[in-house]
Amino acid sequence: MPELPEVESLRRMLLRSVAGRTIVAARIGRLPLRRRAIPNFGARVRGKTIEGIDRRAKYLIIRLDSGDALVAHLGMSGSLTCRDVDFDSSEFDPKHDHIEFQLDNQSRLVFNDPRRFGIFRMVPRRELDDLRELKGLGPEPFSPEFNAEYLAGQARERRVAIKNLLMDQKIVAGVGNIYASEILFRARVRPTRRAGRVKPDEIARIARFTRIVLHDAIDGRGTTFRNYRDSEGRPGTFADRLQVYGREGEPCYRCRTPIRNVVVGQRASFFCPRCQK
DNA sequence: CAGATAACCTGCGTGC
DNA sequence: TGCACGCAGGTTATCT
Repeated sequence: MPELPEVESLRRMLLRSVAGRTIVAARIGRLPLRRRAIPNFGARVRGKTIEGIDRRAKYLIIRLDSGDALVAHLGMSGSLTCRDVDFDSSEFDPKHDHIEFQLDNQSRLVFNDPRRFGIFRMVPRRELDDLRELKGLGPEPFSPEFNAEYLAGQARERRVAIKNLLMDQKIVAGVGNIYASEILFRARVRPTRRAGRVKPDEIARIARFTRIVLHDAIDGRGTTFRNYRDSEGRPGTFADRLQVYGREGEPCYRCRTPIRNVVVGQRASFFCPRCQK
């Protein structure tokens, strides 16, 4: 479900709600797929204080004062919510609630993930850079390394569809299926074009709109398509600003031509056949 | 090695 | 109402 803007919005909200709080107790339900139980998990987090929360690509990194870091990825269906004991009495549901932290302010931080594609790990902070999940990630879209020249270099000689290149986390970290379509619409490039054949000025537009679209989405606290909710239970507002995603058959906002939906790299990809070359 | 495909899970909306 | 089917915002293992 979440791409970079949703995870960044989550980070900012958790920073306000749980940063500085101390973990009183923790419990584990069924773990995310392919994950072994973390040894001595309860004992390792009990009494520890949440020092800060970082984001890398679509990963959330919760720093504890013990020197450990909790690394979370929401996969397709995960959420990390702060439930207030006084106002939200919903019980821990081991079917989809995988981890719960009871905090020292009467609230509970819950990692919930029905499809269990997400991950939740705990590693000493100094080992973060060696984590397999984080190791091969490309530059953050807002970093200076991610620019037109860099993207052109990565696209060179590549035969993959430009949309797949944009969603490749080794190329740039954080772009997923919704925003890839939105970025390419604004850059006026068809998702199916071979990356190596996309012209330099088009590549430059893609790099620029990658930053613009993700930034605007963070501004709107992410996209609510279906039933995504942020950690305070509110929907994001960027869904109102989607130009093509989910709009198959509806008129392009720019030229009124019906938006098309084609499968690229086994993912739905929306584009305007007239505006995007 | 680049690229394509299958697989990992569960829930929800749709149409009969 | 029930059921089969298709689809879902991600990543990774395994083929060609």
